[in-house]
Amino acid sequence: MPASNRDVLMRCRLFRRVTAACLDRVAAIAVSRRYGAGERIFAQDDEAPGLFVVDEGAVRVFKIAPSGKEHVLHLAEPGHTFAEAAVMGGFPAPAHAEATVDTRCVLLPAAAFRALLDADPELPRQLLTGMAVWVHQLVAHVEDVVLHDATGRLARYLLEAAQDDVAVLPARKRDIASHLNLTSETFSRTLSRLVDRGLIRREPGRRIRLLDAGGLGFLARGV
Amino acid sequence: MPASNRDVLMRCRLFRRVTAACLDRVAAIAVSRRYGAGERIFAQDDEAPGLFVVDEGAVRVFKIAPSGKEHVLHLAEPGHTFAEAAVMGGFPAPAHAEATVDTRCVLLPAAAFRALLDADPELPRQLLTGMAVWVHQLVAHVEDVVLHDATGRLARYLLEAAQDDVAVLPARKRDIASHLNLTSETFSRTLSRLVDRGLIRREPGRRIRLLDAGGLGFLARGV
DNA sequence: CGGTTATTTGAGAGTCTTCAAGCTGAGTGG
DNA sequence: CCACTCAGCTTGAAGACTCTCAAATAACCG
Repeated sequence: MPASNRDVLMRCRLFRRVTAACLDRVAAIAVSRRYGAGERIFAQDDEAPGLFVVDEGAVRVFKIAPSGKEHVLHLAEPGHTFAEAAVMGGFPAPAHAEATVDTRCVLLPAAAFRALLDADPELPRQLLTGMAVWVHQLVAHVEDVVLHDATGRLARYLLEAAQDDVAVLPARKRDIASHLNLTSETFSRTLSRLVDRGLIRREPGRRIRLLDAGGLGFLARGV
Repeated sequence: MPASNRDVLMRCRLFRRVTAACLDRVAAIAVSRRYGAGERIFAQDDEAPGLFVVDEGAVRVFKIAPSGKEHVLHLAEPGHTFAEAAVMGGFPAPAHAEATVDTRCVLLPAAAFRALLDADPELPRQLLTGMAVWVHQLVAHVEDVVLHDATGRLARYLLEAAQDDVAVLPARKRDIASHLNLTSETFSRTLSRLVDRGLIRREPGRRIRLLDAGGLGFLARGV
């Protein structure tokens, strides 16, 4: 059962610190959108339709190189936003977006949202810290891709994705591999190696149980 | 001759769209800072002293992996800002910052700047688009590092750095190499290959002349 | 000019990718 | 209920690109 638009906003980092009154004004322009698994949400260089907040499901935001290679910039899960920068900056979408499973999003249409930013003196101040957090995450992503090897990247990903020592993969393995800048083959092999070492166990339905979070932590730090 | 603090702010992307009155209030809290070549500006995990705008010189913002490997996140040249996200988000500096040459910066001290953000209703709105631009650049950087090979990354860098077909390297080659996620050896070899192909020419004093910008463009796009 | 640091160049090794083939598993229709 | 099919996943072998280590050369600074 999907949550109310306002609840979805309240749960996401970007809007968490926004005051109640302010949040009401944002919720007033929100619309709900549903996408089937594999459905395209917008394409690179399109005008961004607005700011999306994921309620249920998952969205992959990805670029395609001239060589044909894909890179998944962001696997947006419930509570995450995407297309924020394009909407606020007013530039076209820098990447493609596609639902990886059946997905519901809250959409804040670009024009209405920008109007709200201009009309409401409080909102920009609150969002600024939200954007700073997003920059922070991007920097962490750069750092991860650049400073760690395949094993370290995978270990870190599993640790971040896990709840109670179980990580549920929000998309196909090849998409997650791409997000970590790996091929699906390398992803698969690296996963097998972690199983052999007794650090994780595969379970049915895209689930992975973490058997030794401490050991994974060492790998994630590059030891 | 260094520019006035206000002029420096006006020239940088973050503050370009800020209204004159607003800019005056920002300039009022600005202080000037000088650093010698190689001098540390702040360290990772320090509290960020404030928002820096480079006036003259260049600053390398970098992370160090547990393995000892460095990655230069950002080579900030005149007109660029750094530590924005840390200041706005209120978290500690996510990276080290060091002047690569004698450098002058304009510093907006963190506490005063945050106070200004709260007091001035206009400022956050203007900065929000500035932050969106910064996110955009980070995404481009991720894309570049991940989707292109050494030759492509170098070609793109040279094209972006060039003015009138001459690129002046703002730092040691090893720092630029690190920014492109290359070792200095690979950087050197790749540069030599471009010289052999007749695309560029080395000139004295960290200068590189672009002989065939079109050809470099093809390489940058991964052809 | 001498000492130091940065860059270039060479040889070899590693990690990851590519290409190719078999496997698995969920959904479909007989 | 069971093939069948198709996409995704796994596994193997070969190769490419970049890195590491080592040494020579070049640039810089006092």
